[in-house]
Amino acid sequence: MTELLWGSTPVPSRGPKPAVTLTGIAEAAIRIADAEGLDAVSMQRVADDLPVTKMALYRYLPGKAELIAVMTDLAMGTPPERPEQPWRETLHTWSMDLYDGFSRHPWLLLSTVGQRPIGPNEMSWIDRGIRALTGSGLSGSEQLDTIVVLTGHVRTLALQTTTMPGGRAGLTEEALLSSFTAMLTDHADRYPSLATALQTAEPDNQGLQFGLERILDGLELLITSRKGSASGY
Amino acid sequence: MTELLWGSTPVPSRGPKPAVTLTGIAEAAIRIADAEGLDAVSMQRVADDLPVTKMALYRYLPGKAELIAVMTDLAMGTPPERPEQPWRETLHTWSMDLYDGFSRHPWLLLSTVGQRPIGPNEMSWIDRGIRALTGSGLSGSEQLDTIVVLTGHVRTLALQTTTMPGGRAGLTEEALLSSFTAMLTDHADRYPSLATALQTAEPDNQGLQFGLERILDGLELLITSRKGSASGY
DNA sequence: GTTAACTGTGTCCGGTGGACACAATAATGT
DNA sequence: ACATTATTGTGTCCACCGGACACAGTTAAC
Repeated sequence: MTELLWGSTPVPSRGPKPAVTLTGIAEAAIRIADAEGLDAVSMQRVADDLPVTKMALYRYLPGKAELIAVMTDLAMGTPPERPEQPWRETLHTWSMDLYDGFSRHPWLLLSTVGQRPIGPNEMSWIDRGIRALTGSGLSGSEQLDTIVVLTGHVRTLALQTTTMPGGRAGLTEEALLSSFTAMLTDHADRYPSLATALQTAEPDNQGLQFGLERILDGLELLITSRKGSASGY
Repeated sequence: MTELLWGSTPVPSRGPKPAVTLTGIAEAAIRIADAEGLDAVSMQRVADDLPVTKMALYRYLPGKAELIAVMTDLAMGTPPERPEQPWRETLHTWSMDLYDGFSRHPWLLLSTVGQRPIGPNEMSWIDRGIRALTGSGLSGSEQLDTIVVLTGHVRTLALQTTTMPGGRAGLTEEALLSSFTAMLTDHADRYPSLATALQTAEPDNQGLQFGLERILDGLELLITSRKGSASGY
């Protein structure tokens, strides 16, 4: 599977011209997933959108898992270019860019779950994030862990707020709040702390920003403490 | 679907005794998911482990989605009782408890993705988390957002480190690191920042702790600033 | 004892991912 | 020009999935 994501297509010489390309297949799959959700992406459905039959797809892909992997990396794309800025601002916009990516292709939240090979585009996202932290004084592991925390938070919030065509997921914070409150009217006694918290809760849709600021605050604390103690290090 | 999770079973009077119970079905499904992964949980497979046929299950559940919902809430359980402590310590152990839960039932990471009804047990986890923040000076929304950040982080790390029987997911941090490095030996020039970060990276498996401390640090910063400015509020 | 409510079963359907044999095509070596 | 051969495209088949539905079996209430 790794070859499909990273390797170059070894243009064939003999035989009939291929009717489609790997990228073409992935693009068709992306169109379907965008419009009808990831569940709608089946080999048959993809083939229907191309001048080819279902089984012909297996000439380009070993199986569906590989299709998902390829379309995932393709849809992820590369992070947009941004002007140079201090690490905190850079990571902030980087996170927002990532969030936008998930908003554009909500099914990415489903296809990027579980063990899977990492494609070149996904790798470039990581690289860009790390770049913001070079010279921060953080160790390599800490830089990587930072990216993990940020992507995790962005994923979580995107999962809660984004609407998916396939029906799965997608609640605004208001809807989430109201469904909570509805559930609690019957069982307020079982969840006293949650009940009182909901009374003073406003649907501000600020979950993404809130968590982001907390994480960046905590990070800043660590970085400045490092800078302060070890000067020439 | 909500009734199944929250409502009580309206014990039937007439007719033959039910051969199984809803909880029994859910427990069987949990056993299968624990041993063979969530994908192995099919109506047929569950029925095979019980003294009923596949279609009999539909007498207890409208469909598979409901089965997943019920078994998810059941496997989630209630958070373990912990002695009273300051909010930071409480949230820390709460997060670790949650992580343990995901480790025990890795498929929860897959079944808790997307829009779905929230069960009573899951609700109790939220309530317990919120409880730690009562009296912290944070607003209801902020308390909820805090729980979101923490669960998100725990989920992310559990997803990366836990091994799933179904084959999906499950890399130790070492394995992740080595696969990264392997990928980069060929494309170090494309990802310069990541490459240098990996050189100084050690597989310490500290991702969970690192992120947790950052988040809690950021939170503490907010809480103390609130306490300092508005005294009697 | 009859009735009515409820549980359990067998059959059928469309859809899925995929194996495999086979037909069509086109560039190559002679 | 022609036969060779690698490669692509197709049709058929399979097991499995979730689920609809009609029907048989069981048991408590009247």
